Amino acid sequence: MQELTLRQQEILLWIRQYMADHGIPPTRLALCAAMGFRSPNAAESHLRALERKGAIELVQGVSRGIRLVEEPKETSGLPLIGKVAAGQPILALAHIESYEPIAPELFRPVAHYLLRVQGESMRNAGILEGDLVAVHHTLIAQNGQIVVARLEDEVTIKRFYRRGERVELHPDNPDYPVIEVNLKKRALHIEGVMVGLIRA
Amino acid sequence: MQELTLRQQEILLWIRQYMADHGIPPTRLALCAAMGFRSPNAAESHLRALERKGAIELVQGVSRGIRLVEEPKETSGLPLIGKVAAGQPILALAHIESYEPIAPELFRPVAHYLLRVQGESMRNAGILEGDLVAVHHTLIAQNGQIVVARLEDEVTIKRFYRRGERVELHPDNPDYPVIEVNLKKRALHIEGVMVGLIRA
DNA sequence: CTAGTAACTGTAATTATATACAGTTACTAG
DNA sequence: CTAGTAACTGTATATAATTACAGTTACTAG
Repeated sequence: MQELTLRQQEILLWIRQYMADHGIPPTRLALCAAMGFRSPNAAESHLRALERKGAIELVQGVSRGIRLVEEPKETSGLPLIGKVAAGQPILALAHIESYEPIAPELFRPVAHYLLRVQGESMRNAGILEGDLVAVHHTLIAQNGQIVVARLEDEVTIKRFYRRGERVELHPDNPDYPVIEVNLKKRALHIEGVMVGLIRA
Repeated sequence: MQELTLRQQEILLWIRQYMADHGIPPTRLALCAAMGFRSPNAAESHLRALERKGAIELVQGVSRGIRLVEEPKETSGLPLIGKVAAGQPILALAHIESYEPIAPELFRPVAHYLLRVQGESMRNAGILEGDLVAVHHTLIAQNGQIVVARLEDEVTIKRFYRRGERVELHPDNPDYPVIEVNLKKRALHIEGVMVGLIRA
């Protein structure tokens, strides 16, 4: 879609609103009334311009024959991240196993993706192997929060504690060791914080 | 919405399809062409009938002024059950705290409702206080399954074991006691089996 | 300076659409 | 038997809506 002028944006926005309100596209005359045009041709040429730029489609000879051209819409739902390959960003398309029909707003703050839990290291926090952890993508974490961290290409879910340049990643399971990281010596990236959990 | 005749259902279905295909409601003439009517009045009176029965709304004087009346849709979420009052069925309207935007099909078998967990009796199964347990409504449970059971007006989530007329409800937490029930002496109802869990 | 484009006014004509009125046929409940 | 209703045909007409044509004004890039 080509770039729209301000006026054209305004008109496209109004068309969207009209369709949401009425359930049908507007007529040229309705557009005139709304925008203050005194000539139906003003509406017509705006629509033609919007069509030329790919924002809408016009069906000729048909009343209200205006079709919104869908933007490449984000698939509604949350992407489920499977195995994360070394050296690649966690949200890379290649890692997306599927989209789960769960509203991101179900969680506070909103979830950006789901990550499948491997291992029992967070068992005592009620996080079991195979669970899907909802993650809010952020680079900063508070002490005590459960985070998704990447330590030298390995992605792990642990409780986060930081004192200066020393970070401790605590499992919630006495059978697993605490991971100590000196930020100067090893690369540690916070990929997000846990905001929820789904067991299906 | 009143009950529709077969023909009316057929027409309503066609209107839905037309709107999905074209993005706009049909005209009377389009309906005629599709259904084989030779008179536009046939279309008109069908539309009037559909309006009378509450299936659609007609906006008079407006071309394509047909609006679908949305069914009170249940497909778009799961009811969250809060506190369950004594003596009332668990799925009573009065117990529904809210609808959560989660697809029932996310779980296998499908979830019918969510129940908020109280207490820590299932801690070792990764079920914590405040979690939402997704429940499939059924009256039969297998040994070892986690069930929602009603024992003399109290609703509880436990692991189910049955031997003849003796039922044991096991917590997954050594700090809680096993509940033993003799079906002849006390009323026990299975309200459903756990099929998933959500922590928001 | 000039051509091109956005953003309009104003008029008119054609076609698309809704909708009224007058019937017909078949079925169904009282 | 009869009134009511579903499901149509057939005709007619007013109005809703698209769309062509002829202009005007202001801005912008070469």
